[in-house]
Amino acid sequence: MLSERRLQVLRAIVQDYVGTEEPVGSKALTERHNLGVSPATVRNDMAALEDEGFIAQPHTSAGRIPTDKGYRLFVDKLAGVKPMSGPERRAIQNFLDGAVDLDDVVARTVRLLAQLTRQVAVVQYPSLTRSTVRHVELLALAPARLMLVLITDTGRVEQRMVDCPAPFGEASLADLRARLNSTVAGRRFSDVPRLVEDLPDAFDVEDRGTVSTVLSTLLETLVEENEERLVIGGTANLTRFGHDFPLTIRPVLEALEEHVVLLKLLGEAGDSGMTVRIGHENAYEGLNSTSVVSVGYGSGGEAVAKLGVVGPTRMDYPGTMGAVRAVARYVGQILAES
Amino acid sequence: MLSERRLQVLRAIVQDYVGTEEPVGSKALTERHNLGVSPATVRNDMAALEDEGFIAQPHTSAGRIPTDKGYRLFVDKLAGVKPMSGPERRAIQNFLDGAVDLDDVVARTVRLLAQLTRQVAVVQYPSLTRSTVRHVELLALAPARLMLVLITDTGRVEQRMVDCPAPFGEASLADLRARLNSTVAGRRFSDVPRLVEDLPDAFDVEDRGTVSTVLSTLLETLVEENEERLVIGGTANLTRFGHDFPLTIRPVLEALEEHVVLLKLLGEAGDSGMTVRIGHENAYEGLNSTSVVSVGYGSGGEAVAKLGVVGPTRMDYPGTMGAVRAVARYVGQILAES
DNA sequence: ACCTGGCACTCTGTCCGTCCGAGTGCCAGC
DNA sequence: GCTGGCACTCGGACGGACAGAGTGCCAGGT
Repeated sequence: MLSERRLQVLRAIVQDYVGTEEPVGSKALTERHNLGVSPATVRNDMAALEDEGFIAQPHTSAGRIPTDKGYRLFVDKLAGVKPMSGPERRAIQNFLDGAVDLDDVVARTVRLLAQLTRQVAVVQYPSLTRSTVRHVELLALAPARLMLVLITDTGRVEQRMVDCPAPFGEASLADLRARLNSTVAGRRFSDVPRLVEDLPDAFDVEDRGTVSTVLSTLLETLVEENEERLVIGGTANLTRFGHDFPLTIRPVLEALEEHVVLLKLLGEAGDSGMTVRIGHENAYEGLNSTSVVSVGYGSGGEAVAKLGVVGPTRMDYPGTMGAVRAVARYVGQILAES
Repeated sequence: MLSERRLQVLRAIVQDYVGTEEPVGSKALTERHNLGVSPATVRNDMAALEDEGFIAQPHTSAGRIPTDKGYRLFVDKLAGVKPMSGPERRAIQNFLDGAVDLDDVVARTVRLLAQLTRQVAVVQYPSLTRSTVRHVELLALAPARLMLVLITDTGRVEQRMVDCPAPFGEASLADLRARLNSTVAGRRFSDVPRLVEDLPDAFDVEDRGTVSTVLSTLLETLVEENEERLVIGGTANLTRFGHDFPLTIRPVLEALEEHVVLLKLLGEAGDSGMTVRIGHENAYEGLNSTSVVSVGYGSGGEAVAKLGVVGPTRMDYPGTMGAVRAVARYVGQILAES
């Protein structure tokens, strides 16, 4: 196991490298951090850290830079999450409070995250599958043609046409509407299939066909996950990426356009708590030189979607994690209120 | 006025520069294009072209590169629009034909444009203001609460709640629905206000309040232009921009995120025919080193929105214009069919 | 056992001088 | 009005010298 001081050396290396973007040597380290030992000692520690694969030197006789493994250790053991300052928190809240609807909330969130972290921000629209039903409306367009409108707790509205196998009376319609709402309102989407299972039994035989049709349309709407939209912002921050431009930035831009890839990435991240994927830990090759910090957010304690940032592995992890967590928290509040 | 040969020299310079991305000199010109004159003559012509501001030399004793003014002349007088080849046309059609709904059409269009031109593609969602009404549906949610659903010819669906000042009978509702549809179905949004003006007069006094409320909600929906969404793709192509990276690319990425700016830009472009804005002709500063090629597209002959590409001023204008025009044409067809 | 100072070594980045080639402008001649 | 020739100017490439940073290792001190 690494001694306490070696861990401190690693921490110092990560911090300096993130700040200066240049390989850091033993002398500079002892000058900027009071480790209480001489450069020579630090050199020995660095050699050990290099043996273990936590740091590497780009060329002989250059300083060291952290490896993905080094960042991993830093994030897991050496760095906490830097909480936002009071003014920052207020600014976040003010900015998000101005939102007028769901689209606006998402748009503002993306901007905010990008600005706070000075990196690329990714926000997933609240997904249907995990949210809850606020209201179901059922309307007769014609004797045998209904319109089903579903309103979610996050403010999304989905609509479907339903062609009934048989004409459906006004009384039956009102009945179904009332029963539906009392059964599913406030429930999670995932629970709905179970809850409505027995509903047709309460109706006359001639109406059951229609009721079943309506219900299956409703279930279809619920699972329609292809609506998983994603909004991205702050791509201009990619220009601060590193020195060797086109090569680094291109695959990242490509990855960002592949929403499917990003959704998968976010999906793989842990459901609760914050997830940090560093460099090669990202399955997608184009993002091998980036780190992704993501976290779920939602209206209650329940996460309904994810948001996060994509940046160079050389990023300020504590600060980024703090910003991501804070934003997720406030977005959750906003969604709960509306 | 410039002689015919000088124009040819300019054309040759533009073509070579676009191809090689390097300043082009007199000797290279005579070798690659058979102008029938010697380098010395070309030099004189180039000096004249430089005096007129069509070309410039980055440094003394380097070749010449076209200025914005030079490209302008090239586009206006010297180059046509390069039509797509047969296979290309078929590929476009195949690719777009696979689309399942409006979102998909737009998404595919963006990808397609970006691939064809190897530049950044911008597609505006069919805007409400210029499209036509396919159908208006009016539903009673409660005695004094209606839902208004508007379906456009481009497949968009908009919905609004309407709180009536007074209860509204089923018969009146059916009447209003029928009258509304016969009045506005198939009409352009911009004509609707005029068309529905006299509609309340046909109803009983007690219903007029509600009818007016419904109509004003409808008109609100029509003018709600903030829905002007924009989709962007192919940003990875920015990496092929030029040599001096971060500085050139950053403002462009920033501009691309400012959808408002882009919408304005597209809006300013001429309504009919293709518009090419070169370099400083773009009002927005961040796009001063880019050219924007845009064109309207729509379901009939009528343009309902715009699409285009953003690329370096040093772009293949004939090819780009050809691709943009072809894509716009096919998207129009698809929209008309659906 | 561990830290430290010293020393030799190895790179990289930079500066500078040189050189070559491409390109130009101009001029005299056809 | 075109052409060939000529002198001139730069920018980019090449190469050597140099300084600086950083390393590894070792012998000595606590």
